[in-house]
Amino acid sequence: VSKPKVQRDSYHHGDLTNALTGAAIQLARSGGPAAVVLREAARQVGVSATAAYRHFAGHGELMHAVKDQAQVQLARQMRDELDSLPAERDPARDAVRRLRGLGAGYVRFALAEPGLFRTAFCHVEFKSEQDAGIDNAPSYRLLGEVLDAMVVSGAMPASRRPGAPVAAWSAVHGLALLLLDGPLADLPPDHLDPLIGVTVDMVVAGLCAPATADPAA
Amino acid sequence: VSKPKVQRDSYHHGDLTNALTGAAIQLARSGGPAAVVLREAARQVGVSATAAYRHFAGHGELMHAVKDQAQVQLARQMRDELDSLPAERDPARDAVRRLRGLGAGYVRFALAEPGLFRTAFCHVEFKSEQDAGIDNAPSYRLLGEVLDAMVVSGAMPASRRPGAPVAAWSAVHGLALLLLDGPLADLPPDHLDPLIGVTVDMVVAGLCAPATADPAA
DNA sequence: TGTACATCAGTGAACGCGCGTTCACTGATGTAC
DNA sequence: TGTACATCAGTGAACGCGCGTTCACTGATGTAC
Repeated sequence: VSKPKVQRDSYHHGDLTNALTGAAIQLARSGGPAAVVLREAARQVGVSATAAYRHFAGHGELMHAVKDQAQVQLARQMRDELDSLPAERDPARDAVRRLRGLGAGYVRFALAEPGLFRTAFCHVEFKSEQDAGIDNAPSYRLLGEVLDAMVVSGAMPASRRPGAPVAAWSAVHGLALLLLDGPLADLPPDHLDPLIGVTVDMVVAGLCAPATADPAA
Repeated sequence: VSKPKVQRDSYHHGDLTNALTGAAIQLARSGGPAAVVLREAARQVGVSATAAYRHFAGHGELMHAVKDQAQVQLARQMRDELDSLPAERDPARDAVRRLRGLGAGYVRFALAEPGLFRTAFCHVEFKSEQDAGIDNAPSYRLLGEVLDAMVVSGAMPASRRPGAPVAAWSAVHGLALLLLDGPLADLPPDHLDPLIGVTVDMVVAGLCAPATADPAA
């Protein structure tokens, strides 16, 4: 299939754990979770498949390492998006703007790195005890901070704060997946930004609406 | 692995296309898209694997049949949810109530039939020319009708109608997947309904908000 | 400063698995005359 | 109403593939004395 990418000079590799993880991440980037193949990662590093077992319990553990990294990269893109925003005078407007940025960054990462995004949220049969729980998802803290700022600045009623991260996250997550694998898969590219905009608008309007605004409450 | 489930009495099966599709759907139900295996479906029907090729071009075509059926079943659950709602006097309240039902039905289907739900939206390498496009998704029409009713009844400003289906769909779709495969995977069951409620609330409030309500417009 | 030896980090061959698919085939069915 | 024959719908064996994993092994490294 594919040839070893690297000719090693010394018998020992020195940093095989990271090298294998890195190769596996590249596989995920270009082919999604199904492309994360232990033997192929070893091949690319220029090492026998068996060597991987000195550093990982098996394929599952390698997979988890890749998944974690994918989530970290997603969070990084969101953080970058936040940092690139010009500050606003009004703290309420500023908080809303950051929420928008977070949402758009999320969807944009999914579109730019579909393989990694799918891997970050792929179904794994037996999950590790570590990463379970929403609070450990790197992007969750970012979202929490921004939502706090929205409450403090008065943009969002405090009564909407509980559950708000899940609701907001759900909207962008769903949009990303509908665009990647769902019925929106082959949308003309110029329809993308409007749809992202409408979805983020809905989130913002939904969270900022006064607590009693629900017409069928 | 598994034994044939059925002993045929006649040489010809009679309805092998449907039988294979049905078996494949059961596989998807219990194991998701990865479990849709042509040989296994044939085994369960009690037929040689080769026989499947008289009825399907290959594994991909069988997969598409299963995917379509999964989407149909999802739409059916949503329709059922709608039909079980008591009618409301006020058309605006009624429309909102139906939107809520649609959203809750969507997420409930995903939780009740995770394998089918994953299959309905699984990534397929080469898509058929038929099902592409959002308008062909069976649940999309339901959603469109309800949103129309919301506009007509005045519950939702007409200016929010474009893109509304995608935004609303994204929210429940994302929630479903976060609950199944994402960081919300092992949530205590009693937290489910509140989260569904909060998410649907956000959708309703976001769509019903006056067109100028966006604090950072 | 040397040297025995335990330990660590690799190797290569092999196993079993189950998949999708192809091949040449045979049994059953239906249609023309 | 029979019968030749084309066509349809199955069969079973086999192929090639690539995977994850195990096994007995060997080369390199570091530590105790």
